[in-house]
Amino acid sequence: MRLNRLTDYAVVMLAHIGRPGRESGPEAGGRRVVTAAEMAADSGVPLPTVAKLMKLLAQAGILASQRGALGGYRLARAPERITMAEIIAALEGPIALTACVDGREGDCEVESLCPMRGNWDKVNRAVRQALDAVTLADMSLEPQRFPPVAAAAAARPVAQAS
Amino acid sequence: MRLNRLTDYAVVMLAHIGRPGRESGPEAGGRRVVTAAEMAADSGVPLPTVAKLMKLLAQAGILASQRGALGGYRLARAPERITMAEIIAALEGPIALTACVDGREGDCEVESLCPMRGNWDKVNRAVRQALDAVTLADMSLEPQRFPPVAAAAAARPVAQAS
DNA sequence: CTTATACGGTACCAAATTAGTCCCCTATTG
DNA sequence: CAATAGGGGACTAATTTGGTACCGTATAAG
Ligand code: SF4
Ligand code: SF4
Repeated sequence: MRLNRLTDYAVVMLAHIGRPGRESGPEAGGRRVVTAAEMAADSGVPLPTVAKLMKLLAQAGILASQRGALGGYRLARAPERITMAEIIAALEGPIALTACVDGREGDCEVESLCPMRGNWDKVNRAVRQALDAVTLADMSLEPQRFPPVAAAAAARPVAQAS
Repeated sequence: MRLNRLTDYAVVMLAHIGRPGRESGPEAGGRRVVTAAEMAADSGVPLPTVAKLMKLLAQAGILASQRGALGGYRLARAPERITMAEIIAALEGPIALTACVDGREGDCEVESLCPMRGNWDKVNRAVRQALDAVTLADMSLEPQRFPPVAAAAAARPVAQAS
């Protein structure tokens, strides 16, 4: 139930690209263009790995690439229109918790005598919906200042806790 | 985004245990007791592997074990009160899509300069809720004969759904 | 009390997957 | 033409996963 580290990195980077650039240059109208090298420098992830990720994201239609000098990547769409499900699917293949969902049969060697073939679809669908409901824009927001456990602690009388 | 094969098997077996036994013996009142060897035979999964799974599930309090002759496993609770989230957590550890959720910090080496630490929690929570909403009882039902889209059609008054 | 049954725990190994690297090609700018 | 920057694919090392083996302990039957 843990997703690949690369997928995690990809989301971090996409959020980074999607975030409005510090410098308000001529790119104001369109979306920001960032090179793989920049991403590597900003994120600490090694360049070859970043490059690999970007390629995959571009193939999936999440990033638009521009080759040649002055080239780079930019979001293919507004961050509000890119979902987590999409990103994950781009990097890890279709969201399928088990081998027998998605209609694809024959992947599981015991599926003929398995009395539950169809039931996983419920879970799968629930998860996919959850992942569809979160967009890249949601991930670009400033992280909430209060960690989960501190919810109660933050309500202490001394703290002015919203 | 794929869960372990073992987790899949575990759910299949749990559903199998939870299903009302063909033979209505003295166990009618309590829950059915099944040995690891039986499970292995029924499922095709090799015995040592089954045993390992059962152990884990017993430790997690999902199965109750009875040692000695005539021993075996049975569900610790009614299938309606066992959630997918619980089963998955028992076998794969707490549900945490990335290294920086659940409050556990320091697992990710770049989390200090990652501008999104808290945001994954949203996704994580969404997934966990989705998994909490499905119980073992839901997984024990006969797989629906109709593919997902037929959900509305299945509610027709005319069909007595057999 | 002895024996057969069946779970409990741990250590271990092999296969599969993942993360990361390398190298060369193609496109674009100037 | 030279410099930049992505595209593609093969390759390797590290980690995780799936599966096995062995020995100990509890319990019921006889
Ligand atoms: S057929 Fe059964 S064992 Fe195979 S993937 Fe589906 S649920 Fe799992
Ligand atoms: S801190 Fe950032 S990079 Fe690290 S696990 Fe969390 S989201 Fe991913």
